[in-house]
Amino acid sequence: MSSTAHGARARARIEVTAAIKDAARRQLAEEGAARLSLRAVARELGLASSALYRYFPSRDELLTALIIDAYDSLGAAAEAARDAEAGAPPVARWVAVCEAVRRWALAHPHECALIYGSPVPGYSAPQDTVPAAARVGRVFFALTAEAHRDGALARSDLPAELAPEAARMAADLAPDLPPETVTALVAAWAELFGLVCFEVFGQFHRVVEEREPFFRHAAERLAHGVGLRR
Amino acid sequence: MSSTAHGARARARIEVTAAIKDAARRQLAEEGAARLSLRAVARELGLASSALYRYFPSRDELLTALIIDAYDSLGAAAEAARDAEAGAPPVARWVAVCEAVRRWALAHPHECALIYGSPVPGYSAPQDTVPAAARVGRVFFALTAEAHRDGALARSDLPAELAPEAARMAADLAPDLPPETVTALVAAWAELFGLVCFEVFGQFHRVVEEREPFFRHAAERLAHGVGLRR
DNA sequence: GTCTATACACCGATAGAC
DNA sequence: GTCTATCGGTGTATAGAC
Repeated sequence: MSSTAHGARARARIEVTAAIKDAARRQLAEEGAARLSLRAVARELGLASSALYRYFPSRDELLTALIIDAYDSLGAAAEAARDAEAGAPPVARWVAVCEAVRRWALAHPHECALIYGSPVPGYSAPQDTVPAAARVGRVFFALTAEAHRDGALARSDLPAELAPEAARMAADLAPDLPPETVTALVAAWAELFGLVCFEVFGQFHRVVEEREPFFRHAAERLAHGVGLRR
Repeated sequence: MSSTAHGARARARIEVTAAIKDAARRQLAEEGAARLSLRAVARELGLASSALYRYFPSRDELLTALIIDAYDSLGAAAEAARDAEAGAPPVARWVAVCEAVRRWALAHPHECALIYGSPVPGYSAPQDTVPAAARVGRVFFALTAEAHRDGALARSDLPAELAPEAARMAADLAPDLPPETVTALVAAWAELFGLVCFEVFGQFHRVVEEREPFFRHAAERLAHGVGLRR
């Protein structure tokens, strides 16, 4: 009986925690991360603001939870796209993952802003966010490593001034990939999010209208830049 | 005499306006655009908050002024870099402009966040910002058009699905450039800001350490992607 | 053009009753 | 674990005196 009661309590706690995060995500859309307010969340849930402190010890901890959720949600979307095209040629899989990233960002613009937009002044993300943040990146690395194993990766040259840093990055991030591929991957990763954030944040307004073919073509060129063939 | 008095008043007005914007830029760094506050600006200047309404009718108008200044400051930096390398080969000039953009962003991270980071919730930039916003972009377009006139621009293929949009974009943005160059330029522009914002916003923390050679190499590849040779 | 005063809203966080 | 009450701040914007 006491274990049942304990289970019910734990369940209730999980549900309330989820409700708080959902309300906070709505807040994020209306006010932005910099103005996320525990009081407004409490108001929306019909709770006293002081009650929230039983779930999140501070506003920043709530923000951290939202950031981790966002990274995980994006990572899961990317992984699903990669796995859905398991047998396809590397470039097609690369483009599919890029399109999944874009779709996720368009569907969750405020969470995209939260993790890839301007840093929130006064907030510094704790180490807890690092594994979740790395999740999307790993999809591109794994994809490229697979292509490398299958002989579908072209080599290219690296300027001498970049060689030591490329070697360091490769050792850190993907020891099984050629160093110049690792730097190209990191650059492509940043460039991909440039394309996505420009669209999501409205910079393409009245500049690019047919965004899907535009993006697909750009994603293909990113794949070629990394060295993926076919 | 009355014209002198009038001139002195106009001068004072310009000086106070500049002081308000300077204080607001410091605010931007500490609190972010979403929390920019007229009262805090007034406090810093030792003025009553109500006095600021004689200079800016609302918080949003002050924000607009800061946005236009930021775009102009970036645009001027890009133009200076382009002109400093007037005789150099197109790729070298391209890279020089990219490096000027990066240096500007690193020197003005909060203004970079203001114009290329997350949109400010509840704020919508008026049409006044458009000319200033286009200024950086024009530098890249002019550079590429010059290379095109000099026969230093390679042609490339475009997928059929992108051809109509490419033609529309070219007609709008640069009728003197091949359509596939125009789409490549817009993509490169977004990708450049992806690289720059990732560095400025801290996404390269513990990923890329030697950022200058990394960036230079990436900028060169962007130039080649647009079709610039030499 | 600057001031004081004001109306009316907001916030994070804590103490202590239940 | 939720509440009320509270402390000590924050903000936009306007009215009206000088």
